[in-house]
Amino acid sequence: MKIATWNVNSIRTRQEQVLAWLQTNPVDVLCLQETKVNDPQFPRLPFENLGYHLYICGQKAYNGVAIFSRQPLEDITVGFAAILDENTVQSFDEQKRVIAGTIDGVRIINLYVPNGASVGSEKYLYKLGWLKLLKEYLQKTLEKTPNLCVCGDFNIALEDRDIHDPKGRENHIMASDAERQALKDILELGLADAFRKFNTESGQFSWWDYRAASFPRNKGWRIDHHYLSSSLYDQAKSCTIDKTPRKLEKPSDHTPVIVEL
DNA sequence: ATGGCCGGCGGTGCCGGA
Repeated sequence: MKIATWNVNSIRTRQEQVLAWLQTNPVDVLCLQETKVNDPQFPRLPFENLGYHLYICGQKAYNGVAIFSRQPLEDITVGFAAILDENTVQSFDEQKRVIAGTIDGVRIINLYVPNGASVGSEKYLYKLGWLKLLKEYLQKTLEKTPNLCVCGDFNIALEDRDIHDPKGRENHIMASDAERQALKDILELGLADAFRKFNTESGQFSWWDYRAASFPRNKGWRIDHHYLSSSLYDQAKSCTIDKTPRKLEKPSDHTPVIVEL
């Protein structure tokens, strides 16, 4: 089973590219982030005509997540409140960043982790609070479903080898100590990075800034991940970054990452 | 040198992204 994750930076703007990619890469499951569209306006038909079942959780202009699956998914849930009580979740479900479903006994959780703006900002504190909630959410999930694939745009580069230039990273959003520690705390629940099972090199990125010709110079960050529970990690056959869509005209700033189980 | 470049929104500038 192949599970891909791709922050498309607007599904309506990227519709044709996603369609073309799926025709060339007929993955079993595609997890999308930053769809940036309300559910009634989501362009469902072209993807359904390709043979995918769509599960979407969006909002106007910002955020939004979706899962496309060749086989129907079971137990679809959106947001943290599907598992955690409302006093714990508070207003964190207002931004649409979490959708999950089950296929062949594998629970797939698709995440769009908050960006955080800049270290120390209000949005940064929101990001850290969101990650704390995510840990509770995943802890409860693991108690029920040990076969877990948590994927998406994490907006965190966990190690210096995941950044083209780690100089000054302590004060850079996506690489500060508190962000990395929050993610490490989550992984200690029993999750491991599928990509690093197969590739230990630096210079392997999933996002490149639109500005300053970052892509042709490979000045990127690896911030899109698949984290697998131990049983799935052992089974994983490959995990690859497909840079092809990033080379197109009007690309997303992220490119797909694919794990094969 | 701390910007550049995008997408969405709503109306031709600004916010958010990372």
